Amino acid sequence: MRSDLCGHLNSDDVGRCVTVCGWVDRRREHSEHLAFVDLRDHSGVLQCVVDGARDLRAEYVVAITGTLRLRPEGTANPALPTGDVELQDCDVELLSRAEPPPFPLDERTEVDETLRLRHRYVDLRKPRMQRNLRSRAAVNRAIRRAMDAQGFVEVETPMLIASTPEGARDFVVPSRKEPGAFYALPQSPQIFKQLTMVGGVDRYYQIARCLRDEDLRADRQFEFSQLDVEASFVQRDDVLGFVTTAVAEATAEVTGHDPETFDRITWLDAMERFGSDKPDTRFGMELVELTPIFADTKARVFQAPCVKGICLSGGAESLPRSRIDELVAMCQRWGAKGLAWMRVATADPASDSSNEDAAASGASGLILEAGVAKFLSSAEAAAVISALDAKVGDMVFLVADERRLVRHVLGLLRLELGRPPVNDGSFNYLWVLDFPLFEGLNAQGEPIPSHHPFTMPHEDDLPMLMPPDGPLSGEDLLQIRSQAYDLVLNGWELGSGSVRIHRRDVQQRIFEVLGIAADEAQKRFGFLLDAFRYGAPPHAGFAVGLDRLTALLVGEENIREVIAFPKTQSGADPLTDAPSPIAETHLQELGLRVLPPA
RNA sequence: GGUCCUGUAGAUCAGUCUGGAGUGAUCGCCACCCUGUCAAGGUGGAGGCCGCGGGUUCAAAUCCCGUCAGGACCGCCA
Repeated sequence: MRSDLCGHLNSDDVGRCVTVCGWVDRRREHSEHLAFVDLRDHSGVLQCVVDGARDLRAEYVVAITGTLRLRPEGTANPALPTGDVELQDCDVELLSRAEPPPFPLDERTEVDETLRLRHRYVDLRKPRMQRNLRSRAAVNRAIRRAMDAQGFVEVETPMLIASTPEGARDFVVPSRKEPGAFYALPQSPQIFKQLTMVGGVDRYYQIARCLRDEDLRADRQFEFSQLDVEASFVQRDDVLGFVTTAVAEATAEVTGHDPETFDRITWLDAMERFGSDKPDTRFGMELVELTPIFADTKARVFQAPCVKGICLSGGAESLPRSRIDELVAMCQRWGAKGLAWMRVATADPASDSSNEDAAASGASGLILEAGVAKFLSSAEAAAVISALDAKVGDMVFLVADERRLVRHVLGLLRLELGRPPVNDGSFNYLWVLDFPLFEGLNAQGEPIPSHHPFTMPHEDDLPMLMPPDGPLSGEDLLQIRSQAYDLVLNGWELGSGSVRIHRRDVQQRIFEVLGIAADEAQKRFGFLLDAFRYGAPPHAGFAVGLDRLTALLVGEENIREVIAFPKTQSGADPLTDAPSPIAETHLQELGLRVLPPA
């Protein structure tokens, strides 16, 4: 039907007779003798010179045949990629009329998202969405290529599976043939991919759809896609290598260049320096340990198990008092008792040191003033300035409390004060290693697994888990590291994985520690444990969230922008009106009865 | 389950704090004019349950209560 795409034509094509198809982007009518029609397809826009008498309106679908020529002297449009050329002597075939679109398709207007989703078929025509969908396809293409090249086999796992009580809520599907029984939709192919390892697939991957019935967010949808990977006879660093290769290729495919960094950090380091297990390392402002400085302090606010601080460069001038009050309130909402702040200034010998704002001074010639400065001794002030490497005009923020809380609050404050916009162009990939095996204790004093119960403990910590002499205390258990790891990009968790347990004694010990009895373990994970009895290779794996990866690569702060037909925050689809009731006969067939709303 | 923000013309928004006639703006739409525009230009026109329901008031887009929808976040997401 067509000979060329609009956006691909240029001065090399001058003189050719071409046919282009697409939507009328804009029409500039000068009289019945002359009109300009910008024709749009997914590749771009081409100006066509047509007879002004033709009734061509926005979003009409047409095929235009004409001769490509250079635009007359002085009429080229440098803002348009095809701005040097235009189509003349046009023969226009009208393929479809169109009502005026429900919202403007230009890139300047930020249209209400519900309206966009209700008419997604129109919204997808916009260059932004065309770019995003094509970038997503590029990510998938590069990943398949990279995994294939590394000897991985793409295996499809079932969508209708047995419900296994895992972390997230399952979506369930009623069984027609067995009324009262239900399938679950997979939260991930976790168990099946481990079964492929027992099955000798050796290296498995899949671009898998996963479903979790948990509340939606900017970076979470009910349905999402992940690169799911598992390999046998490998160790942790092999897996990191496989995934790094795939993600680097995807990055290069979308952005045109390889990512610069794939740094590594331990979980403990990440928590201590950034207050988060998914640090955004595009900027500094690291958390600095100040606990020893206040070991014997007389200042009651700093008499706490842990004191940490961050320094905002230039903050003394840039933060008005109202903003500081706002920050203090934020920290309190996040759980801190308060937020200590002080300005860094030059010691002025002429100033009256009996001033009530009395500055605590240090040998550096710098002092801390305002806020809680008057409670600090000059030695403490000097040590704080030195530890934070603070300069004149900086603002320092300190939080004193339990260690976990200090990290959490200062980590969030750091993001609030310094985080660059999502599309600043840098891609700081970061492997976070050595997650703790357990993230805490529940009310019964039993440990809560950080990952899933098949995660292999760190080799060095195995003796701690399985001591020959008696049981461990809860606190000791929390010290045990696991061979679980996350991939983080610019502060977003892209994915996680682990080396799996293939040793029966270790697995039994984990269930024991978690308080899962043998019969319960058999009920919940029986088919996996059974499979392991028949020869389980050592194996390890990973999963990368592709919606998040794509969003970051194209600079979107919301994964809905890289999903063709996403749901709203309440889980509805404004286009199809899902979820919706089903017919009574359908319910009967499934043996279901719907209760009236409470 | 919770906190916060938003809802006014087809679209994007003023107006709401401090109540006084749907007072509007820009874009789009419709008609006409216009032979080099490109966010074309000109003249004229149509278009409104101010999300919905209730309350206060002489009077409500505006204040109060409820509710629905959307968004950000907390909980949750092994």
